[in-house]
Amino acid sequence: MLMPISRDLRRVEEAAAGRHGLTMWQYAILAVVARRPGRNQAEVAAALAYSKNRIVGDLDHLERAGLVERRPGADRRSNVLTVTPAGRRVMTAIRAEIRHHEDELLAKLSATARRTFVTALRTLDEQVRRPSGR
Amino acid sequence: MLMPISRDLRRVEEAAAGRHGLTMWQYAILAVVARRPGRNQAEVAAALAYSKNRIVGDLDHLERAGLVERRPGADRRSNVLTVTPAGRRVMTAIRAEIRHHEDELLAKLSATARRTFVTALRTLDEQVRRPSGR
DNA sequence: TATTGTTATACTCTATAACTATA
DNA sequence: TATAGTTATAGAGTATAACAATA
Repeated sequence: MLMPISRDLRRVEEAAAGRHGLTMWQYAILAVVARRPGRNQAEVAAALAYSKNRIVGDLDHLERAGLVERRPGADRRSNVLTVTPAGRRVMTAIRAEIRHHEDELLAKLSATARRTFVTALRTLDEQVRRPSGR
Repeated sequence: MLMPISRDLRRVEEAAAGRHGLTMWQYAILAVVARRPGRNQAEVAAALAYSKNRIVGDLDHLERAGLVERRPGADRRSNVLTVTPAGRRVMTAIRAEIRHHEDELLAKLSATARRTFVTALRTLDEQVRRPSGR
């Protein structure tokens, strides 16, 4: 059951990001950089379980669109990433559209069911992220 | 959060199916045919939100492995699909492995949280499958 | 020597279109 | 003509390997 739900959310994310000229991955990168400015490319890629190769082209796009900035870091091999004000606005707008759809989707659940559901998701997500014991 | 969890389950499914010489999609097809024998290829593909083109090669594989049978239907354009006893055994074995992992994953949740979670999933899955209102 | 970012290459998965045989 | 199954082709997405600059 999880896969159709996940696919639906992915589709909505892709559409919301697309309305602002981004792919789903580019939006995800934008969101991570907004939340944790100052990281380098490899760190952002790792946070998303993404690829350090593919993030290059996405950052090219984000930079050309004036949403993210790359600057050389203290270790001059790495790029320090930050979002521009425009980038933050776009990120917020896309996030709002996604959250609106999530609210619609969760509307059929009671308040308590919804809370339990989200808590359970958090537990499972955490468990999946730590590959210990497996 | 949903996407990492979904990805984890997908990875486990792929591995479990792989140990029996199948892909995840081939296992999914096998499971649908086992549950609803007598359907044709297009119907099975639709039930999985899969492709009527790609199911051809998968059924070739399943048939060569002696797990599924294609027979001409009343309408002789279509193939009636059934599982062989061997197919049912393989399907059951893969399903057991997947369920074992699901149980492990859900182990951290209390019994009531788990029940609420699964119920919520069912509600959301149903909602996602009917494209009404969107 | 190892690491960051980058680029090039190949491979897998998926979607689209065309063909056949039946209806 | 329309549909089920099949096949061929092209495209997107992804992974792997090699490179330059820096440590």
